[in-house]
Amino acid sequence: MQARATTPEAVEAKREAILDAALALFAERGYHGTSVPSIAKEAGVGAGTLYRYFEAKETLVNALFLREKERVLQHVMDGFDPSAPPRDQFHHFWSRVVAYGRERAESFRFLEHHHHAPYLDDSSRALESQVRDLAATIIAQVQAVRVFKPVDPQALITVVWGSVVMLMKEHYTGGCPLTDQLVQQTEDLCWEAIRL
Amino acid sequence: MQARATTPEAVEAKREAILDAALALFAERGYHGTSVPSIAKEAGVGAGTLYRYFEAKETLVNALFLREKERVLQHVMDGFDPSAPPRDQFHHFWSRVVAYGRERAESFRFLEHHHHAPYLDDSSRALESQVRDLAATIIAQVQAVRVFKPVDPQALITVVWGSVVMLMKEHYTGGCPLTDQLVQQTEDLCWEAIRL
Amino acid sequence: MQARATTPEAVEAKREAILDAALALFAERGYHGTSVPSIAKEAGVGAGTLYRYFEAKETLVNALFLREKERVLQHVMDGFDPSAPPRDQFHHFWSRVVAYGRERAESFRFLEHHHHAPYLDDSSRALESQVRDLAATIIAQVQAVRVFKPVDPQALITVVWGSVVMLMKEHYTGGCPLTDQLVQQTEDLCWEAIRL
Amino acid sequence: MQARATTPEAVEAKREAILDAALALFAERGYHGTSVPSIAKEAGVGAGTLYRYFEAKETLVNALFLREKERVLQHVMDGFDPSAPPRDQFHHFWSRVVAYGRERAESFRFLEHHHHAPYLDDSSRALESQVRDLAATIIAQVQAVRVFKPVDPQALITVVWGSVVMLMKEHYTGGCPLTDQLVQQTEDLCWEAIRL
DNA sequence: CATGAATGAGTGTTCATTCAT
DNA sequence: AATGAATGAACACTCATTCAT
Repeated sequence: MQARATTPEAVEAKREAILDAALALFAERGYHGTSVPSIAKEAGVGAGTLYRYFEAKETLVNALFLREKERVLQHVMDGFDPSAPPRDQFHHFWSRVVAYGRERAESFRFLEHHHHAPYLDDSSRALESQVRDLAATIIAQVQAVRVFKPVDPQALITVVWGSVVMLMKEHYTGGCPLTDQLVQQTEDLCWEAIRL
Repeated sequence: MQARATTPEAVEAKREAILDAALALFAERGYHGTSVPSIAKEAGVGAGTLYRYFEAKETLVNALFLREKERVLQHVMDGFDPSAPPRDQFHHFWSRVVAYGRERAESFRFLEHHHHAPYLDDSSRALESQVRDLAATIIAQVQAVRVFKPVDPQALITVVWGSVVMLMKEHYTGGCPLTDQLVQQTEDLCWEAIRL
Repeated sequence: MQARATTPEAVEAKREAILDAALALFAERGYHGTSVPSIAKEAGVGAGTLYRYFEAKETLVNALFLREKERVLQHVMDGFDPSAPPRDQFHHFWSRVVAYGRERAESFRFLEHHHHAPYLDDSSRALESQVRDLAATIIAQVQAVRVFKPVDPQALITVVWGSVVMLMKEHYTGGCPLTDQLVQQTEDLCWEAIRL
Repeated sequence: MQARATTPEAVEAKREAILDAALALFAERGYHGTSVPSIAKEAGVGAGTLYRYFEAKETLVNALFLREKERVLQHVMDGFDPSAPPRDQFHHFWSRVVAYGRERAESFRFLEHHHHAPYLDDSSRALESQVRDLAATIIAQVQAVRVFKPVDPQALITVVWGSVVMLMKEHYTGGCPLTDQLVQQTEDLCWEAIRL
């Protein structure tokens, strides 16, 4: 039995525990490969309790997607200096993403694996395009000061984001170790690609 | 009812039909999200028939992985001219990959989604590392003639492959249309990244 | 719907209900001829519930085998007087076995039918040989006091046990009614066979 | 492909081959544990061919039961001398049954295992009671000349038949080796049981 | 006539979800 | 509010039977 401390904090803590458990399992085994009872067990709650916090497995995965997407965004943007030189801004972005992928591997893997999964709902998708729009805006500004090449911002996003994602993916699958040198070289390559 | 043509061609055709059905569904819903009966239905055969061609669901996904991996390799390598200038070679590679991803979207998505999945067997993994080795070899040659930057070949692979994969992924999820201009610009960006 | 009484008694009762249902069906149709859903239905529980109590069909049949084997042993040994004259002891054995076979026909048939079945596990087999050893020990004692014929104890077991089993089998298959006279006469015949 | 020699002999030979295959498999794995294709394979015929000889799996098992029941009867009765002394007749019976159980273990096991199985039809059951009646008649004759005890013939049958069956069963399950001494002693015990 | 590829109902088993406690 | 036993539909897979060849 559990104490019945129904303070908002305790409720939130349990919600987070469930999301944490789900994150670990979804990242490891995927959405369809993870059973709801196993999430409940990992979270240390009863299977029925989970349904007091999330209407269904799908609701849970969407809530998790939102939480993690916001988390990575916050992490990457944290400490971003709008007035710093673009090369420094780019380095900040790159190293923050890599740090996140290293420290919060489950989150990063989960987000990549569940990108545009059919069970994600509109709000999850909305956040995805919101992030993209934000990126496009920032890029346009840097293009305006003739630091980035004057191409479709989407091309720049594709190269940079595709490269970091691939870098981390190879790391997770054990394809190659994520050495500081590799991180550095990939960053430099990308910078060469996008800078004017 | 189905014709019972027992010619090797007919047998092969049915095997291919099952693989095609599996490809469409695995690409759309993933391995665990796809039921064997749904594959059989899509292929227009009985559920039991599938098991005459593949021992188990896992056997099927591995056979499919091998077929598609070989298919994409063949497609990309087709017409490759070892004596052409590196820039032309790169353009050949890029446009062949994009063409494959356009024409055989399911195959491309399936391969990306099932990269290093835990149900892939040794031969599937062997093929994966074989492809990687081939790429590393080619890259090393181009580096030797001082056309690519003298960095870890893995960094070059990461940027180029990460970029095409992201390019196609965005196309599939409807994030942005795959215009000729975007394809062209991304290719150019990548070339800038890797060339000395 | 079912009450959700989580008392140990209620849990045990459901476990027993499943074992009872399995007993009836295994006795009637055999192990391979009985489907798990049919057991669940007979027990009045859902198919999934059965798997909360028994890991697999094989686990269930072994648990049942142990329960019934111990039950018949207990029943036969109940009231056995080690100091009574051998003829009385034999009568006790005989009438207890026949009574068990009458009252618990399904149990008797199940045990005979599943004797040495390939899906029985080590503990089931251990119990079988334990029973045999007990019988051999008792027989040897009676032989020592020159009441049973000085032959291989196995010969005595074979005749006595073979006779009761056949007596009950004929009863079950409707071959002949199990009259008191027949029971009595068969007992006497067996006694004649084994006594010195 | 197979020669199309549709002589009655060839037809009969194929029928027998199927029955032989079924005997081996039913004896080993039981009725429900044996698949029809496995019988066809063992018999060296196509699965469809089997259905030209037997309407269904049930028809096959019944035909097999009749064949084997008649076979054991014939074997036991072969060489029986109606004018021989009863003890010699009994020895003949006993040794013929044991010999059959030794030489045709599959047949013996099949018959015992399928005694009164729910899928046996009326003609199989009719043969069973026919055999019992024959036995009862013979026994009555021997009782008339005051050689067997004047009890219900069923009691005599039960003890004798129950004993041989148990003797063979223990042999098959590896419970104890079927030594000549054990066979001899069991025979003697049974004779003691039934003789006046 | 003989075949074996094809079938789909049925198997043992799992799991998202509910609800009595 | 929290639980976890219970459920039954759905899963991967098998097999008795059919029928085009």
